[in-house]
Amino acid sequence: MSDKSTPGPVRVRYAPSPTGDPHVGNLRTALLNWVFARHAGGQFIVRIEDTDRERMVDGAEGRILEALEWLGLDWDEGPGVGGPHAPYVQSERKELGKYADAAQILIDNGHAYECTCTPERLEQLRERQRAEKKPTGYDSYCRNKSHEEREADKSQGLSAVVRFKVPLEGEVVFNDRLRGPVSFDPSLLQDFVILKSDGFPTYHLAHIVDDHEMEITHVLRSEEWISSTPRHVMMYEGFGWEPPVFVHLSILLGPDRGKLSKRHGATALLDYRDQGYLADTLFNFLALLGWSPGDDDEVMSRAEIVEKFSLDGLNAAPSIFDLTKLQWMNGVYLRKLPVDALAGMLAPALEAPDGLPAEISRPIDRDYLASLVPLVHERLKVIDHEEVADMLGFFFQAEIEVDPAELVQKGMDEATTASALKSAAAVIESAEPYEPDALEERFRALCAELELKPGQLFGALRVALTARRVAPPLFDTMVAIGRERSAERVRSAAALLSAAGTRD
RNA sequence: GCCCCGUUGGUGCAGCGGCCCAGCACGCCAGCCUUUCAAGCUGGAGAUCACGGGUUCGAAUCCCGUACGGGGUACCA
Repeated sequence: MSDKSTPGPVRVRYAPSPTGDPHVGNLRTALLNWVFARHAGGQFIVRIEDTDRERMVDGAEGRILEALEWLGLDWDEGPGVGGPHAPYVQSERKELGKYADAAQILIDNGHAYECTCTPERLEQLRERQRAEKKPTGYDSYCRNKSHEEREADKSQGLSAVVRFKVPLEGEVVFNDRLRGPVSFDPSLLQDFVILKSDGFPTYHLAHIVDDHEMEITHVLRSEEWISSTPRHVMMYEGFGWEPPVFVHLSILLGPDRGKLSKRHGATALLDYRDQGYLADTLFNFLALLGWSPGDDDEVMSRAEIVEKFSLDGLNAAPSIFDLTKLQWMNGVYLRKLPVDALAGMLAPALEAPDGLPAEISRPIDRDYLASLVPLVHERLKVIDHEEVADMLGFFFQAEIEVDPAELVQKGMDEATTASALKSAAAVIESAEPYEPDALEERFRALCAELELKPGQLFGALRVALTARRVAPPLFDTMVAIGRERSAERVRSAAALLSAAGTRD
């Protein structure tokens, strides 16, 4: 609880914009907020920041909430659950006049003004500044207009925005909980827009008004907001409000140290779900990007992460999203999964169009599948449709296609292999009981009898039964395939070799 | 251009002035186990702690500069 640097309960928020598919980096921010809230026994609030009407994407809000739910990040206030500060969608709050009222307060107390400069004028201004190699930015043209001038502009039909009046001198300092004091020279900042001409607030105004009203105590957000924070601090001062504690989290980078983007693979969180990663994996993995518990534990449950979380464990350096490690971790979680749960995940993957071959009828036999799970359990990293179908296909197929060349093991030829397989088929047909241990005993005896190494006989059998060199343990496989089908496969493999032999 | 943030093996992290000629994990290599693969176990390679100056009896750890990376510089968030 030492993280509570303000009195009262911790209240944090995740405030996404519905402008696209929720990005892993974005959800990582949400996750850290959630973990912090849960650790401190505070509240986690979700607020939709849909103030940019141009960039809105249909369905994005739904997918954001879906991603949060998938990760297990439940919110105490926000869309769907309501709360004392409802609504939690900024476009709805705008209808209530929250932002226009706030902007008016700033105008009234001299911290903001209306500006009627046209986009054309601003563009020309920027062009000129670029040509003169000067920093681009608004020149405060409307800042000192009189009331009369403004009214005249507006009566001419010029639409107005509201700009914040940035102090001409002094220094803006804020204390970042992670990075320490950060100071800015406000004269480098321009009078920025807080209320757009369409009546919507910009992010700067909207989030401050809402954070204040919703009594947010800590703002954990991505590093790219550092440069905007001085504006926010000035606005808090303009309103006479107490700012929250700022924590600027490191950003996520791709393996080439560039910003994590599509060319590095999936960037949308839900893509990982669809590719066969577990929510527990992503939760654990994301938590460790830019945070560490201070000890050497890496595989941790949600509860452990919540318990161990501390803002002091955050790292300001950017984190690289390492897919290889994610895969390893998913394997760890997959191995922890109970058999029936894993079977439940495997079934849809196998039944998918890119799963088992089309000729295999669906739905597949769940009980049979469940019996196969122990054979592949510790061999899985990701529930990838094709990979899983490849790994388990021969159990479901009526017939398999064996490559004769694969059957012949080191130190053997076609003839010896064919006769060994025939002997093996006889063992399969007669072995009692038809169980893995008993079968192994019988086949080891057969090895001795035929003067073959176990690797030779077993290798040939593996290919005969599965058409693969790499497969689950042999005798378990034999039992799972069944006595009759196994014998049949081994006999036809032998026949394959004899046929080839006579042809040569 | 200007402003801001960052920089520990290939990767993720630990380290918060002496316990560190740097620890853990992933990956890689080898061995063991073994019917293949995987898992597991054991061992190994891999870092002049970006570079250069300071401060200090002592620095990966504090300060300054440089380089590199990233972010910002919008009526986007």
